[in-house]
Amino acid sequence: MRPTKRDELVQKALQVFYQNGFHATGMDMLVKETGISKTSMYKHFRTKDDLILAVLRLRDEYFRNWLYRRIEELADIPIEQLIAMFDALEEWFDEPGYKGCMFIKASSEYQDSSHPIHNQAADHKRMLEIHFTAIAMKAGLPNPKLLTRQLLLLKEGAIVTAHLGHTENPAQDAKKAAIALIEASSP
Amino acid sequence: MRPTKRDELVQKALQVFYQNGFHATGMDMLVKETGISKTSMYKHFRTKDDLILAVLRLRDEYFRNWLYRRIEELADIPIEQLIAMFDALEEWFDEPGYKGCMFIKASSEYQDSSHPIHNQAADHKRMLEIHFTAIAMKAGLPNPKLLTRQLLLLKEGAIVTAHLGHTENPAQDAKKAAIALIEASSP
DNA sequence: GACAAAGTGAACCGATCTGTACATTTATAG
DNA sequence: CTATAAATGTACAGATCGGTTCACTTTGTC
Repeated sequence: MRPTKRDELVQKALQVFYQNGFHATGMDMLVKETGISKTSMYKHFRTKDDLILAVLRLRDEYFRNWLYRRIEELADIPIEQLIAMFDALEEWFDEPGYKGCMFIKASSEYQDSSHPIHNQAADHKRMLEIHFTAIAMKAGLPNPKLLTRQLLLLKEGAIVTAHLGHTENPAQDAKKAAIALIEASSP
Repeated sequence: MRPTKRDELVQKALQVFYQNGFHATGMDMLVKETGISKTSMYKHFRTKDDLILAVLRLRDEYFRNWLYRRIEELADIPIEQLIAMFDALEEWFDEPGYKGCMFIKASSEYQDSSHPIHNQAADHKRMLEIHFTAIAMKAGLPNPKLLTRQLLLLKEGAIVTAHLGHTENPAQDAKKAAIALIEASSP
């Protein structure tokens, strides 16, 4: 029980960090954008980094839930769900405020691999890998682990390429590559 | 003529920005790390952003020269050069101070696509695409443009995955995928 | 050796940074 | 109504931010 303020803060801070970056967003800007007092913020989170970690947890929950559900909506059988991932990604890229992957950005701004924020970003990627490996195994594909890692390489590549904006439709390029990889790996 | 100080500044600033990030690196830190006075810096560059742009220009020159040369050393025929790109990447990932791609990080910290720094990062990726498309055409592969974009998606994916560090050997995963893609696209 | 260009160091500007202190107001209970 | 908890606004601390000023020293050239 007692949701509200704290959750509201994390939710709004997520938007601001995503659109603005982490270092570029100061606590005073968060006060302005979220309408929540600084005193309140520091009652819920001891440091800015703690707030960022909470934001990343929420982002992980939002994003994975959305992606997993969307893929299930788009396709029924496992092998087609793997491919549908890239259609889901295209929808994401086409959203107005698209600014790349929050976890890639977090690991770019907190580069040291010992930093908690960097680590949490890596955790997000690990969980994606586990989920999609399970789907690849259900699909009965040979070497599902390798194939999943390769599909996820295409995913990460499409994400940063869509943000850089120098290419027409990276999601569909990746989708075609994914199909070719899956066909090549099938008997 | 007259190289030295300015070039020395850009060269040393490149290291600091790469290891530390852009927003996280202040001008006073640059003074400390490069040993060049702030007065001198601001005589050569009007703003920090101007310095960053110069740093990215140098990085682009360094990186592309290295990658193009290394690939030619590793393979003779075009089709094998495309594949050798991923062996070159692996060498890069294994370097001690590896911290991902400077241009991806730049576009993460300067997200607005109208920002000169973001744009210059996109230019770097464009030039890579042109170069590798030419190689793919020399290789006589069908649809060389699409194939190149796909190989570059694998490359970007491997770069960020190697930095996140949650996967064993993304370069070799990408290499195997590249081989499969090329074989699938060959007659 | 003289002169100009290039570089230096340190102080300084106003703004902003993360984080704290404190007195006050607003909700939520019993 | 009253006691308690939660949230607020503001002012502030100390450090750092990007950038400027200025008097001085080094460097290269004729």
